[in-house]
Amino acid sequence: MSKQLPLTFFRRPAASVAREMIGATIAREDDHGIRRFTILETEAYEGIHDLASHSSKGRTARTEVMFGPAGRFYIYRIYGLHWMLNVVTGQIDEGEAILIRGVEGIAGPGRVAAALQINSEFQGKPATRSSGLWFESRNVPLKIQTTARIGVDYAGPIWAAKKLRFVAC
DNA sequence: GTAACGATCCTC
DNA sequence: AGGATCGTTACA
Repeated sequence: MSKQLPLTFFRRPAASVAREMIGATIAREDDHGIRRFTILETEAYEGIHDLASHSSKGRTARTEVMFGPAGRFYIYRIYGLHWMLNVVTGQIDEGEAILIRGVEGIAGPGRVAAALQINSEFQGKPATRSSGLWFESRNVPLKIQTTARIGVDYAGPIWAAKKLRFVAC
């Protein structure tokens, strides 16, 4: 039986959290009830020094939540079409987060947010059951492959090449 | 104001 | 290979 992950779970380096989230459960409760999915793909964004991280551009209205407490959602729209679901990690002011890129049966961050009916209303909310979106501990350890992150070539060769994408295999 | 650009996805 | 589509950002 899996157990809800406390907000303190996220108060650690993004790469550690992203890795340990593989095989964990994301749970969504709405009017239709609770749905649970096993997380299969994540990416870590390591804060203000990580040129692929939105927080590296400094604090803005959009990214402010990234500099706040761990365990809150950072939501943003990309290409005018898709919502991206992230969770803030690390310490206050570090600007770290992880991106949920894929879950069981749903490959791709835009599809994940669409399937879970995530939008900007979740911006800044904590990953607790009362928010309707939370995480539960991993019950089955999975083999994990580590690769470069997707779509971050703009970050330059050093940061684009870092193996901060975690995929179950 | 105006312009440029995505941590993507779908269709051709 | 290219289009969709708009919030965010920077700059004038």
